[in-house]
Amino acid sequence: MARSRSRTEKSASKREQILAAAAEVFSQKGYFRATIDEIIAKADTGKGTVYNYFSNKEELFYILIKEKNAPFLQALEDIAAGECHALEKITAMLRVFLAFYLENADLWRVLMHEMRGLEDEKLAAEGGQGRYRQEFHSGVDILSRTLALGMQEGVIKENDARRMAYALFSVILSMVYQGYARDRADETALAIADAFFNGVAVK
Amino acid sequence: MARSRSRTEKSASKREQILAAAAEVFSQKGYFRATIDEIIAKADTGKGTVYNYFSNKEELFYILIKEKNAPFLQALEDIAAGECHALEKITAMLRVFLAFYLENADLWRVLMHEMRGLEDEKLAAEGGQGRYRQEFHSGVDILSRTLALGMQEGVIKENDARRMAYALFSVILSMVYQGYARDRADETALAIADAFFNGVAVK
Amino acid sequence: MARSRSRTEKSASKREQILAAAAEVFSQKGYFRATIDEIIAKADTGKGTVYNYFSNKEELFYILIKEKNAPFLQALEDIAAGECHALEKITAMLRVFLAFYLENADLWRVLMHEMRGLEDEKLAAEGGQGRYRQEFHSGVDILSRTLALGMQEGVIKENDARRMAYALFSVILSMVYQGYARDRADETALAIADAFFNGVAVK
Amino acid sequence: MARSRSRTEKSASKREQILAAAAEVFSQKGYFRATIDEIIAKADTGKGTVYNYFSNKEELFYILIKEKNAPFLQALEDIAAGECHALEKITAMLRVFLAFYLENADLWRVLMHEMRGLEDEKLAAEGGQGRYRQEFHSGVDILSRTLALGMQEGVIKENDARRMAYALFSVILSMVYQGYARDRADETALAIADAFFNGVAVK
DNA sequence: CATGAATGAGTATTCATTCAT
DNA sequence: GATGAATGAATACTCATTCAT
Repeated sequence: MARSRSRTEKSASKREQILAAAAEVFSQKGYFRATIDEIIAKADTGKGTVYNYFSNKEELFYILIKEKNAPFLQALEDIAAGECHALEKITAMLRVFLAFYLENADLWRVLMHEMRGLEDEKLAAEGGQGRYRQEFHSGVDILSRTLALGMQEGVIKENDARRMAYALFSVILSMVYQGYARDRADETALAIADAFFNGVAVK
Repeated sequence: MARSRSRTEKSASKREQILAAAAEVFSQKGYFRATIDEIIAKADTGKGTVYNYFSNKEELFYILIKEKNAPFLQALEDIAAGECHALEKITAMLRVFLAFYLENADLWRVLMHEMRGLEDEKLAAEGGQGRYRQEFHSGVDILSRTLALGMQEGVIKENDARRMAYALFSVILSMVYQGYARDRADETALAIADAFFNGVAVK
Repeated sequence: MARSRSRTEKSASKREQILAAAAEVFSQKGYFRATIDEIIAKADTGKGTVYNYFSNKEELFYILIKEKNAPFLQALEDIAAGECHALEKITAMLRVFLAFYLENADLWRVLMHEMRGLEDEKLAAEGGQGRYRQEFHSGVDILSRTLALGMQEGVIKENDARRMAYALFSVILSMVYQGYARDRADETALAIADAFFNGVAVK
Repeated sequence: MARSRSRTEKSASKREQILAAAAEVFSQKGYFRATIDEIIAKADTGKGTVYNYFSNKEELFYILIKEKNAPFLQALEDIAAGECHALEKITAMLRVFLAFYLENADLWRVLMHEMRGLEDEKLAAEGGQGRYRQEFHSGVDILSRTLALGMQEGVIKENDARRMAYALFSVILSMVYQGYARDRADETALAIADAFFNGVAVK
């Protein structure tokens, strides 16, 4: 029977359906406005099932973020671990960032915005240590290390690498949000890289 | 006696107390998580009083945004209308932006993030035209016009002025959020201006 | 000065304005849905003024009912005290009823419907004795007495006079509510009288 | 065990418990004064449960009315479709009316009185067509058709059938409200029929 | 007397979470 | 494991009433 797919298969599938639906709904509505009802409707499952896989709404959100972030971080680490020069690494990372945010712009916007509210509660309740902030910053951290490398190599002006990384990161995000990168990702990546390295002033 | 301020004085004060409390709570919690109860507790007033001055929670939020934004826009317009060159105007605006966001970073983050949710309802209900989006973009618009002026003057590379304005804006905001501008506003403004005009690459 | 009309005059006028506005609003919205705010808007006065003349919303409603009812009861009593025969008296009363309800149909509908809710509270609170019910029934009582007189005179079939009075009364009210009496009060009065005395069956 | 009734059974029961409680509370307090809190207290259920079965207070009220009205209308239609003569049909309907209003007098009073307030909002909002009015008038309509039939048969005086139906209906209701039908339903039905057909005047 | 700013008790509704089947 | 009926804490908003001017 169609109904007799192995238990494991079905379960795995339910879990993924829920995560996919959650990604959509959290992206569209934000964390607090998203409802479990809307998620299960999209995931075509029952309410109890969500609570079988995730202990509560917040855990669902956190795991979603973590599972989306992991391969992105891996890609960045791979670039960082490569043999080429800092400038090349930075440009490569910039493309990875752009691709990732084109895919997850709304979800990450939610993460950035609602982190605070989520962690305030956690921190107050149990002295936790900002796990959302950690996920969010991890990507920028790798970029930051590579910028520092560029300074060591003497190709980038000495400056606060973290500050620089955040600036670069914010420009990427902004371009995505404003829609400038939607259909011209490569052109945009080059434009950002050029402005970042060379500035906008006519010399 | 302090307690015998005239009713008029007290009334004016109630409205301002509510707006001040609303600014705090909306900044901290975001629009949807903010509660009227928390606002009145901070404002030291009754629930009905809020509804005497503002027809509902959303109107309170909108008026708050509008009243904060107005003097900021005026300051930018004053700079734009001045006699000096584009580069000077841009640097001056950058300081104004930085000062404004140091004051209102969290509230503006809320505005940017929750605009969508607020306007979807409005637009669906009555075909309104995005009044939050309008408030939010107005500042960047002025900056954008000034960048375009710089291109005319030949001091800034030809490019999409709006895109540039958003990029610059996002960097400002990012610096504020990361706390780099908290106690070093001027240093930060200069660093941003320098990176923006000249880039980060060693020539 | 225009402003120096005698104090008494002005006060009386405010009181009447409030009562007139209250009549409109209570008629349209019912007792519980009517708001003091709407009444003062229509009466062109301040909220405090209402509470100067009437101790609370309920008292305002009660006094309104009482003052409307008094001349109506007087007119019925005048007919009852007259010299003519029962049938004539009944027909005359029927016209008075019709005229009164054409004027006050909605307000009396409210009275009849919301009496219960108003008096339950009162009775529970202070052992009062149904003052609304009293106002409402007083008109029917006079009609009932006159029907009993008709029975004595032998022109009306022996029956429960009160029951008959309520039946007649209800028909009058129904005709008014259904709008059959709006522009044809006299025709309607005759039609009711005829059906009441002679029945609808073909003999 | 009584406690282990199947979930389906219990669910059906919850819905009915809520409707029964709603009937009581709406009857006693009217639509606007009735509170969901009082309904759930009487229904021995939680607040959320009400909203699982009915989308809001108004829908609860409407469905209550509709489900009460349906079998009543069916009974009237059955009589109308029968083989006997108009006068017999009318008398039979009169008993059905009386029985129905003895059961639902207060709820129907509420319907009649608050229809207006409920439909004004609806009509303004979405151009709806008066669903309460429709439920309310449907019974009188059937009676009206049967009266018209009596005129065709030549046993009832030619007249406006609708007007007559409303008059008869109002008398029935009035008798119920005044309590004359409480323990003497049959006697009352006959008295009404007699007065209606033959009038009250001594011939 | 007339006024209206201030107030808070009361109400409909939403939504995360539980748990029996 | 999967399900969804039941639940109540939380929240925006209304409106009669008070009282200082």
